[in-house]
Amino acid sequence: MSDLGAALDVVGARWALRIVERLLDGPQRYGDLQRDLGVPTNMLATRLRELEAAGVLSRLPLRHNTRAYALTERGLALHDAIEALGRWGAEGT
Amino acid sequence: MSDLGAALDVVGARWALRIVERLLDGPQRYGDLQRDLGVPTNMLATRLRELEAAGVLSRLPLRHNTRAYALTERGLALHDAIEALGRWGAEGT
DNA sequence: ACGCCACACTTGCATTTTGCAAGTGTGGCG
DNA sequence: CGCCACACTTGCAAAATGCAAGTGTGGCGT
Repeated sequence: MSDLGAALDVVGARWALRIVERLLDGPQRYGDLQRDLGVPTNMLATRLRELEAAGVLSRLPLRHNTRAYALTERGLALHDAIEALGRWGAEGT
Repeated sequence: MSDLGAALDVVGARWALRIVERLLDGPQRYGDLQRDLGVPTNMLATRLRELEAAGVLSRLPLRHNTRAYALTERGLALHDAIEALGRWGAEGT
């Protein structure tokens, strides 16, 4: 499979890149992502599980039953690709 | 909507970026794309229609009932984003 | 001690997207 | 005139996505 195909297998799902983009601003909690992105809660849960399994992000426990999601090194490496896509989207009028 | 969101609304569908990547090598015919990518024919037809409508590619008629698909300026501008994503995918072991 | 609330999910079901397989139309060529 | 390559379309099954409501857990106020 091509390199692009490999990338899309990990972050090609509907909300994956939007979640990662949000996390580029620093660790976020579940509820924050949900409100900021307007993503359905079951999709958010599923994507977070997959992205964690793929090594893109990690959970870091905060107080009691709250935690935050933070990008790993591999997740941060998506910065360039997301920025490039964002620039392209911005050019589209 | 964010710039990334705008981009994904256009090229976020399953085969869209893979099709565009293939077209970065120059204009291709329907059958070529189908064979090279292994994309289902109805999906290919749908994506090509959408990408044309979005101004990413254009049909150019060849002989009789054959035509080729070529990137427009806007399609070519995806080069950086695709390359960045490809690099990221390649780094994933 | 008890109830209540915030938070992070899960569950059940409708809708949309994707995929597979087979069929359609059109023009050129022998 | 029949046949073939090419570019699709169509019908239906499977998977992903979305909506709404429910679950569990820990802290905090009373």
